[in-house]
Amino acid sequence: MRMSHMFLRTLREAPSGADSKGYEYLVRSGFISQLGAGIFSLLPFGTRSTEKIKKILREEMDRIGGEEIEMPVVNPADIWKETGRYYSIDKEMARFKDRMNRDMVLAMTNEETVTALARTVIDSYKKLPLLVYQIQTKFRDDPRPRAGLIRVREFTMKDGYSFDRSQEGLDKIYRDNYKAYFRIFSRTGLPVIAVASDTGMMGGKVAHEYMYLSPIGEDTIIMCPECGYTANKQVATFKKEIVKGEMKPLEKVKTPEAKTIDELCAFLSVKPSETCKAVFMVGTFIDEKTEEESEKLIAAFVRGDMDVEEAKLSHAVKASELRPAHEEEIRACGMTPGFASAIGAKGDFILVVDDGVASSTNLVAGANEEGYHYLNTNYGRDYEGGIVADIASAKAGYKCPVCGKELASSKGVEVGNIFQLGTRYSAAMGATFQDEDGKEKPLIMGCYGIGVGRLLACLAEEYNDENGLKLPITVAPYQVHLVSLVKDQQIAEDIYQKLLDNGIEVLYDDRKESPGVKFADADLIGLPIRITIGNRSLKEGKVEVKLRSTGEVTSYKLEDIAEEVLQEIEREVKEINDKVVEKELV
RNA sequence: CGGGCAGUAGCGCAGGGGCUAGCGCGUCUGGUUCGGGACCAGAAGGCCGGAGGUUCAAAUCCUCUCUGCCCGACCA
Repeated sequence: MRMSHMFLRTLREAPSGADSKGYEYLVRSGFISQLGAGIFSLLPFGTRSTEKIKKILREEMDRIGGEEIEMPVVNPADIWKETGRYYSIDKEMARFKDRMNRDMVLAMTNEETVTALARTVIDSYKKLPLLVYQIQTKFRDDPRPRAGLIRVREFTMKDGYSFDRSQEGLDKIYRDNYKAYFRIFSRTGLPVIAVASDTGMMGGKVAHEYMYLSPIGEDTIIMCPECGYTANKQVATFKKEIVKGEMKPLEKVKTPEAKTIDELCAFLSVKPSETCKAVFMVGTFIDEKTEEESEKLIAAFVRGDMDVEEAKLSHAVKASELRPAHEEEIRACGMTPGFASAIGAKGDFILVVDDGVASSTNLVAGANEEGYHYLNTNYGRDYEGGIVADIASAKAGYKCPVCGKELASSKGVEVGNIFQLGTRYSAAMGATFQDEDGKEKPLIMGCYGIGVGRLLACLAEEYNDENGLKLPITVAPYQVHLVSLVKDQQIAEDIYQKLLDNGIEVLYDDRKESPGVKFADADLIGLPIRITIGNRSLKEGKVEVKLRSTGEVTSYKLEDIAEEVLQEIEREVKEINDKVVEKELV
C-alpha cells in the first residue's frame, strides 16, 4: 500500500481523554476512530490487524472441529422471551419494534439464536458433538463505556457454541476450547492466564475467564504465587481462620457511638475477627414461571475482618439483582442499622450467614437496639436458619484455599471466556435430540467467547514504547514499512514491486515528506520490519533494515533485500509460534 | 443512574459582556531544503454543541437541553 493515498491521518498529539498508551497509539497511528461513547470505526490499519486476529481465530476453532456460521444481529424477541432473558436482562440489551409492531432485540450474545438453530438442525445423538462459531458484531448498551477499545458498546466477538449429549462430552469439548484459547492468545502474542470465574448472566456452572494482567484492567484476580490457584475475585475463595472455643453465655453490653467495626473494636478491646458484621441488600427475584419481579431484603453476615462479596451473595440467594437496602427496609424487619444482628429479627427477609461466621464462636454482634451489642453470639444457638454459604470477599494477604500460603491480587482485562451452559437454554427452548435409548433429551451446551477489538486493545497495551506501537508480526497490519528518503523514486518503486512479488505485505511511504516525519510515523505505526532507502547506504548499493522490536539495524545489498526480508519474517513468525502455549485444563 | 469536568478551525488548546474570535500543529499555493516531526512567502478554513432568555451589545451572563471524558454504581 502506498501511504500517499491511504485513508489515514496520523496525529502528533494524544487525543483528549486518552488514559492509556495503547489507546493513545491506536488513535494516533490511525487504527481506530471514535464516533460516540463506546462506538468506534476501524480504519485500514485497525481492519487489517483485526483480520489477522480473525484468521488465527478461524484456524484454531477449525482445528478443534468448529464450523463457522453467521447468525443475525437482529432477533425477534420471542426466542429471548422463551429463555426469560428478555425480562432478566435490563437496559443493556437494545430493543425496538419493527414496522409491524413486533418486539425485536439486538442480540448481545447468541445463545438463544443458536439454540433456535439447533432445534431445527440437530435431531440425533449420532451427529453429536457439534461446535459452531461466528465472528460477529455485538451491541451491548453498557452504562459506562471507557478506556478506548477495552470497554465499548459495539464490538466484534468470536462466539462459539457446543452441543453434546452428555456432561462427559461437554467436559471434553470444553477442554478443547480451553486449550485452543491458549493457542489463540499466544499466537497473537498476548500473555493471558485462565481463571475460574463467575457465570453472570450466562447461567451455568463451570466457567473460566482469560485475563490479560494489566493495571488498566477492571477485574480483580486473586492468585496464589505458591501453588498457582487463580480465580476472579467474584468467586475466589480463601482459607478462613476460625476462632473456636467454648460457647459462652450471651451478654448484652452498652456500646454508645460504636456504629462501625473499628469503633466497636476500640471500645470493647476486641479484634475485628471476633465480631460479626451485617450488610443489608435488597435483591430482585424473578419468578421463572410467571416472570414477575419481586424484591426482598437480604441480611448478610460476615465476620468483622471480612467484606461481603456481592457476586457470591447474589448467587447464594439466586437474586437477579442486588442494591443496597434503605434504612426503613432494615427497620421493618426488626433490625437496627449500626447495631444489627439476626437475633430478634422478624418479618420477611433472607438470612445469609457466611460460613466463617457460622463456624466461629462467641462473636460480638449488634443487639438491634441503639447503643447496644451482644457479646458471645453463636449461630445455631442464638439464631439459626437461613442460608450458610461463603459470601466473603477474597483479598491479597488472605490464605490460599488450596495450599494455605498468602494470596496476591492483580488487575486484569477479560479477553475471553468459556462457560459450561448445560441445559439452561436447550431445556427452556426445547432443543432436544433423540438419544441412543430412543428418548428425547435436551442438548448439553457450552459457549466460548473472545472479544476481537478488546484483544487488539490489549495487544496495543502490551506492545508499545515511547515512540509508538510495536505489534507482533502475526497481528501487525503490514509486515514491512518501506521508507524512501531519496529523490529518485525508481529505486524504491523497484524494491516495492520486488517485495510485493514475493508475497510480502508492504506499506510503502512514497509521500513527499521530510525524513523526520517519515521516521516518526514509522515508529508510531510500528510495523515489525522497516526498510530505509537512503543515500547513506545506497552509495554502497545497500539498504537498511531496522527491526521495531529490538531496534537492531542491518544493511543488505539491494539485490538480496527480498530474500533477507522473507527470512526475517519467517524468523519473527517462528519466534511467536515457538512460544505457542499448549495448556490443558486440569 | 449519582458526583465532577469539558464542548471554540481537521487535531490539541487560549479567550470569560464591547467593535474583524485567536495560538500551535495540520491543510492548500509558490520557492528553498532532504537520514529523525525543515525553512521562507502567501492562502483557505469557525452560525464558539443546540434552544430559549437577560442586554444597546452574548463565544462570554442565566435557564433548559444534547454530546463527550473522568470517578462511582454497573458491566462480557
